[in-house]
Amino acid sequence: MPKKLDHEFYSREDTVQIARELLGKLLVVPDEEGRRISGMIVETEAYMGVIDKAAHSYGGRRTLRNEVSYGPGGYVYVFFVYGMYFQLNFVTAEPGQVVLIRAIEPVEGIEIMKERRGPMKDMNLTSGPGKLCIALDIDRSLNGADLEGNSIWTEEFRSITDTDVIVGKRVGIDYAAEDAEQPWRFWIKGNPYVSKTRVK
DNA sequence: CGGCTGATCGTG
DNA sequence: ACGATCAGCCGA
Repeated sequence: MPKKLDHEFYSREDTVQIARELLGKLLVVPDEEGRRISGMIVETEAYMGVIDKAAHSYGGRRTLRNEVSYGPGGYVYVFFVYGMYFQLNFVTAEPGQVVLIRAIEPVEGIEIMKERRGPMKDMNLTSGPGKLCIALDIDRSLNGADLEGNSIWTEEFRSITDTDVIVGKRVGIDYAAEDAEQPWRFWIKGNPYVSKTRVK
């Protein structure tokens, strides 16, 4: 079994670079019976903390909800939005900075993902930040989880070259003014599991 | 297939 | 009030 990406990986200074490097890594969340449920990360976004108008920690805003994002790198930040969805983030070293996992390509446990998501095409199982949390059973109980622990982790999987990476604007943050234009979203070129972005 | 809308609730 | 969203419905 491949080695887990460790705290050192997540504790480097450049959160944007970490978001880029997470493409092609395997995200694993074992189920209650210990079976591996996993997917390859195909889309990420960097949130740059206190200087980023789109970030929960913009301006140093610190609440019970976003507390974990101020902690050390290599931990999970899960939050609840729109009254019904969770979103998965990995904390990096700088205060309030995180990488949002926006989409994965199912690899192991696809039948279990289908049970959780209901009847639908494979392409739709995990192609969005809220969808993948349902498919992997990620909720508030994983907030603050250690990525070196046994409840959720990341592994080396595929090597993604720069020619296979597209860089663009982040999604769903129109309120962030000029920071909505920052090129802090990364995805794998042509991968069908990348989220369908509805522009406005 | 693109656009619109209702669902639903913790946080501030 | 209002989201780092999604599914279902509508009309074309």
